[in-house]
Formats: sequence, C-alpha cells, structure tokens
Amino acid sequence: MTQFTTDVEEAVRSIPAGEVRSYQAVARAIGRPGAARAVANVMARNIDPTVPCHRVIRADGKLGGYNRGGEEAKRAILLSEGYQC
DNA sequence: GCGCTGACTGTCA
DNA sequence: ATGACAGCCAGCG
Repeated sequence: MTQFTTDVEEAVRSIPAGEVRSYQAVARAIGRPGAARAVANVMARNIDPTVPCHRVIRADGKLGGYNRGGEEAKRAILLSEGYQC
C-alpha cells in the first residue's frame, strides 16, 4: 500500500452518500491533478469495502466501471443512495 | 530503470 | 453529438 493509495481512499471515503466525485476531482483533492487515471487504477485494483468506490464516476457524468458486478451494480447502488443518473 | 497497462480526460475531425 | 487520438500518473513485470 502506497501513500498515494491511502490518500485516494481517504478522499473517496469523504464523499457523502448520494453524491459523486469524478476521478479528476479526487485526484485534485489529494494534490495530484491530472492523476485521474492513477486514481482509477487504485479503485480498480484495491477492493476495499470501507471505500465507497461506487461514488466515483467519470468527469463526463458516465459511471465508468466497477469491480463488483460492473456498471449495472454501480448504477443500482447509486440509485439506492439517492443519486439520479 | 524501462515499458506496458488502465474503472480517465480534454481536444480534434 | 459521436468517435478517434494523445497526454498524464501510479503500479507492476
């Protein structure tokens, strides 16, 4: 586990339920603007239940991806949390 | 230390 | 508006 990963997890954990943040926004929050791809990489490899990675979507409003059932599951979770996509 | 990969992003055609 | 291309960053072999 690297510091970068830890920072990403913390930033994602700070996202309130029903809200979403783009990978770029998270990257900026941890002081690495432009590292959106690296952030996505952390999400993809690190499956941590303490991190609401389903609240992290693309900057264009698309869901992006999910390691636990694909975009369908992600969309379902977001809907159940109150996020209208 | 080098090069490839990916749940991305912004720009151009 | 939709698709293709290039740029950026961290992790891994």
